Amino acid sequence: MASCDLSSVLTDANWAMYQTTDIDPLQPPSLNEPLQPLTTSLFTLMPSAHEQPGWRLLPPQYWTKQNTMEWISHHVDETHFDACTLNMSSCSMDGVTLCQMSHQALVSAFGSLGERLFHSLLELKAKYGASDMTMTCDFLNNLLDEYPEILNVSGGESIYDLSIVNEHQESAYDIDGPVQDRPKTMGDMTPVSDNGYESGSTLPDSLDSSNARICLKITPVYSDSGSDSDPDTPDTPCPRTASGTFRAERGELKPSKRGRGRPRKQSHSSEDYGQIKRRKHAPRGTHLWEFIRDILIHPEQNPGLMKWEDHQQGVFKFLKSEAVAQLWGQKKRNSSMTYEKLSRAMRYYYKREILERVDGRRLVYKFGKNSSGWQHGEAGL
DNA sequence: TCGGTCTTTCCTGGTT
DNA sequence: TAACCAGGAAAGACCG
Repeated sequence: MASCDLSSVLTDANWAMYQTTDIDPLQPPSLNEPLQPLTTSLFTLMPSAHEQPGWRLLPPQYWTKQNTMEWISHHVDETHFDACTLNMSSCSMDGVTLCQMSHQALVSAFGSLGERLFHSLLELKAKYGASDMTMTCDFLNNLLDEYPEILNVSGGESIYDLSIVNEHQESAYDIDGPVQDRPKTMGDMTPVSDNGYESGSTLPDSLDSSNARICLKITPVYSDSGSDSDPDTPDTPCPRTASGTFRAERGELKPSKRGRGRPRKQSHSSEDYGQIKRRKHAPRGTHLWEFIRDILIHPEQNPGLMKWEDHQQGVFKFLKSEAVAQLWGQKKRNSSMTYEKLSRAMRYYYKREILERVDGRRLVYKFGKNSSGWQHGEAGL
C-alpha cells in the first residue's frame, strides 16, 4: 500500500479505543472520564484463542467497533484500497450502526470500497439470518431496564442519543437515506423477544417483551479525543498482534505465568464501587444451562448456533461453539469467554445431573434429569 | 461476616 | 496439529 497502511491506522484507533481492557458497565458513566460507547462496552469481543477475528464469528449486528474496523481492514487489504482516502470517523461504528447503513450511505462513506462492503455485508446478513437484530435490541432493552441510570448522566448531559421507538416508526432507523434503500435481509429488524436471562427468568418474560416490540436507537455522542485509559486499568498494556488485533488469551496479557484460579476483577475506586454495591446485585439465576436451553428453545433467534440432535431426549449440539461462548461472554460481560471455559462449566453440570455425558460425540451434550424447561410443551411454549 | 453455590480461569493429559 | 473432552485446583462473585 502506498503511503499509509489502514491496518496501522485502524490499529491505532483500536488501541486508543480499547486501552481500557475491562469496562464495567455497572459503573455509571462519568463526565470526567472518556466515554465508552455503549455497544462497545457491551459487545466487546476479543479475537478468539484461534485468532479468528470477531467479525467472522458473529453476525454483523453483534459487531463492536473493533470488529467493524477489522472487517473494513480486511477488505482494504484484499482490494489494496488506498486507506488514505478513508475517513477514520466513518470506520468507527458498531455493527448495529453498520447494518442500518444503506448502499448509498456506504458508498458515500467509503467510496469505491463501499460497494464491496455493501455486498459483503449483505452476504453476512444472509448467512446469519434475519433475527439477530432483534436479539441485540432486546439485549439493549434489558440493559436499559436494569440500568436506567445509563440515561441519566450527571450534569444533565446525555451521552447517548438513545430513544425507544416503535418498530413501525420506520423513520427511527433513517440514518442515511430513504427507507427503501436499506437492505431487507434483517427481517426488517423487527424485534421479537428477549430471552430474559438478565432477569433470571425464562420464557414468560421473553414473551412479554415480544409484545412490547420496542427497539432502541442508540447514537453514541462521544469525543474522539477521549481515549485516556481507565485509571483503574492495570498497568499491563494490551498486547497487539502485527495485524492490530488484541490477544487477550491465556498468558498473553500477563508478563509472567499466573497462578490458577480466577483473576481478580479490575478494582474500582472505592466510591464508585460502593455505589455499585448499594445499587443492586446482578441478579442470580442466569445459569449457563438455562442460557443454553433458551437458545435452543428459541430457534427463531438462534442463528445456527446450536441445534437439537434429539429434542425428545434432550440431546443438543453446538454448531458454532465459539460464537455461543462469545454470546455467553456478552451476557456475563466477559469479553474473554471461550468455548473451552464454557465447556468446563458445562462439565460441572454432569455431577449435578443437569447435563449428561454423551460419549464419543464432539460438541454434543444432553440435558439431565435436574434440568427443566427444554422439553416440548414446557416453559409455556 | 461467613459459608455455599456457581461460575471462571488455568492446567495437564487424553481423544478425535 | 487443531479442536475438543475430562476433570483437578483455585479463586471471584453473588447470595442467603
